[in-house]
Amino acid sequence: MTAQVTPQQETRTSVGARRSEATEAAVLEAFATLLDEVGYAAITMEAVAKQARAGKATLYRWWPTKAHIALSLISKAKVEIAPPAGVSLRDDLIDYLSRMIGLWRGDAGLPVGVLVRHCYAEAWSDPELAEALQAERRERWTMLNDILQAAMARGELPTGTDLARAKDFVMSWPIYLLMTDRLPSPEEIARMVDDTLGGLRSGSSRHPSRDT
Amino acid sequence: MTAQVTPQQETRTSVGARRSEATEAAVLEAFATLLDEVGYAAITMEAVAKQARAGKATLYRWWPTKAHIALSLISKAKVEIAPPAGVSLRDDLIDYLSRMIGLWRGDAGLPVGVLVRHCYAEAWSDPELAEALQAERRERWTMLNDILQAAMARGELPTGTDLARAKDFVMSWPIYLLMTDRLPSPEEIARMVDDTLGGLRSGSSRHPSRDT
DNA sequence: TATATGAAACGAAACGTTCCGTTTCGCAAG
DNA sequence: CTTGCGAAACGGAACGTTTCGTTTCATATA
Repeated sequence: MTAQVTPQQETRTSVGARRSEATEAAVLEAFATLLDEVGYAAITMEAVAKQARAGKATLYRWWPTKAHIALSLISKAKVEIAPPAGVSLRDDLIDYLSRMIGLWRGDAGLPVGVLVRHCYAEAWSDPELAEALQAERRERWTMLNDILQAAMARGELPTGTDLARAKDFVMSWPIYLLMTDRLPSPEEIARMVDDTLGGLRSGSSRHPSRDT
Repeated sequence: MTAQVTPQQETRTSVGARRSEATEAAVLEAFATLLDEVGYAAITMEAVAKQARAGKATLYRWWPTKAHIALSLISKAKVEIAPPAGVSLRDDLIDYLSRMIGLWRGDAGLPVGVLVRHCYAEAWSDPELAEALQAERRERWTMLNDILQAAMARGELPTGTDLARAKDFVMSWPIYLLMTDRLPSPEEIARMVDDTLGGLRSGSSRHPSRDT
């Protein structure tokens, strides 16, 4: 059973010896449409080409696999994240993670989290994609780096804190929840940040939670 | 290009109106062999059947997808985990995680971590597999539950600590590293446990680490 | 008799490539 | 400034290949 999807109507023609931005936009839009209609796993390159009114050769020229199309969509979905208020590390982290998780959940229309986790999965057998994904992640976590650095400057973190390691620590729980399909609600995000800041022994994890 | 793999030699026949355990074992062994030879992504049901000298119909009768075969292999790879020494939470966690991560890494021959993460990925579009995976995880984390409970009884954790939540917290960093293909070395495991116990503010994350 | 087995063959679907004819760009000759 | 031309990208169609999941068959056991 194949879902019925109306292809785009505008027909595009070659713009000559340059990459067509209209085609690129059409492909990304087509991918997002199919993601919503049939889900990531059921998306095929053929269907994307048809939906975008593009040739398969054009797809393969710019994107080796559908995961690369997904990565293009991720890169385009930049968050409008306000710079950290700089009041407290706790508030900054809650704000940052809330926006990030909202983007993953699809509050802006596109469920970026679904794309992210599939990119991770396909990177397990595609070193080139793994490298591209790592570069994207580095760029995206710049602001988290700023948040932690500012907190260290204010004395909220010990001087000499390993920022790369701290970034991993902060992101590991959210990403784990993304991978297990249990993205947290806003209240849960605050508790998650408290646990991350205080650790297991702090006792801040005394809250009811759903079963695993 | 297809890798050359020597199929098994023993030929099996029907054992009557019962499931053949010999065939089941042959299929699991064939899967492990192919995993080592060509990698998870390149494994096909046809190749598994050929390698195991089994009929495709037999495969599909017992395992709907190759991820289900992987899950069977995971379930078979039980760790011989010693019960917690009960001396300190830190030591118990380091011991538990070291064994778990060693199993993932493939110290026992089979790189279980590769199977686990692919099962997670296929569970994203297969609710039935997701449920089976969750049941497997619940069973496998029983001992972690015991460790945390004993620590609470000893007063190392606040009474009333949410154990399900604490389990997630403890496992999130290891699983995150599994998903990003950066399983930690023994020394890194100890630092990881310290950070998990103490949290970001404790300052125990002041160590050099590789870049992300 | 009922059920499981290995083996073989099948149609359907997606893959990735290769053509085709068209369009546009950059550059060089007139 | 105009013209011509190679290079490159475009949509579209067709191709052979691979993998899928199913079906059929003869055989073997309880």
